[in-house]
Amino acid sequence: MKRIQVTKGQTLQREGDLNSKAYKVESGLIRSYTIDEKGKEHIYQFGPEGWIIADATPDDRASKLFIDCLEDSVILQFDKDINSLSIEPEKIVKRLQVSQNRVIMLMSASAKQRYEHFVETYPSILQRVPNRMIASYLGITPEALSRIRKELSSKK
Amino acid sequence: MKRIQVTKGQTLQREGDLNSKAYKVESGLIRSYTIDEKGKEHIYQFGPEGWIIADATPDDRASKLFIDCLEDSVILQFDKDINSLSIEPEKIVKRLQVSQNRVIMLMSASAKQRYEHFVETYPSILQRVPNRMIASYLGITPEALSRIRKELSSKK
DNA sequence: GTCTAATCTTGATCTACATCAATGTTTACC
DNA sequence: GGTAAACATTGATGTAGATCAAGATTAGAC
Repeated sequence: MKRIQVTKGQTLQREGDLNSKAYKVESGLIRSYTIDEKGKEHIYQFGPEGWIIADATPDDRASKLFIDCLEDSVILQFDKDINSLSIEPEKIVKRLQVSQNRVIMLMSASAKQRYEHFVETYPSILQRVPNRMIASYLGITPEALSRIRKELSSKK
Repeated sequence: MKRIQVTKGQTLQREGDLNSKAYKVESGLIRSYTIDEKGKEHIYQFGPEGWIIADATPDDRASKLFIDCLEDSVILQFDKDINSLSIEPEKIVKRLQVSQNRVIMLMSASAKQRYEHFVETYPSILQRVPNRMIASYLGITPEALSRIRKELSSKK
């Protein structure tokens, strides 16, 4: 386990890298994301203070996710190895909760509903990242998000 | 922990139920799913032999998922409580892998790509459930799936 | 085996969101 | 503080997949 200082824009892990590490955010903000065949980014997770970010694919396999920093951050990097005591089971369960919720939202809710849910659930992240990243997290385009926000603000 | 015998169609857990149990499938096939505001089902997970099915929402909260049986099955029901040794951490990690993959597919792949991925990944489940449930798992309508299958079979 | 209900298919139409393109508005850096 | 790059907005148009409706096929129940 080691503590690392990273600056905004710095990449911690790339798609295809060996994938044995997890990253716990002490301060700052990081994200994990894929890039699809058309070169488009899809954010899987935001990691603010206290969160653990990792690619859940097996440790011995190549990573599917990129991980990089959205703010200057202090990160604890450690082995994902489950038998090492560095990882708390509650944190894994927490991540599973978030992921399950995400799947359900993507399958059953409209873009507008997903945005409203995000705003309620992660109001602080909203302030800290550009809208295009929120759009990416929600699985929509920046244009679509812009129109949703416009509609919601006029309605209020 | 207890072993229960269930028959096809039987419900193990409803939305709103207390949510402290997990279900390990010894034989048979079960599923978890939500029902949205329009009454439409969205399958979150299929659980064939060896899989653990549970709602990941916190134990003390009402369940968001229904769980029921698609075949006559034998199920081990046990407490999700993490400190009880009944649940293996590897199984949680495995579920997280599946869920992460699911999110990425839903965000970045077309309906056809998702179907092809499903066919490769779960060929045996394909044989055991009606197509409308595959469609539900993929986040599309039965009509859309039917057209995708038609296209793929003609192309081959 | 027959009957009924569930499932699947096909066609016509609709819609949420994507894409493309252009312009406006912040942000960051020398 | 000026300038370039990143970001956001807006409009016009395109499209994957939804919805609706009607048959065709399959599978269970008695």
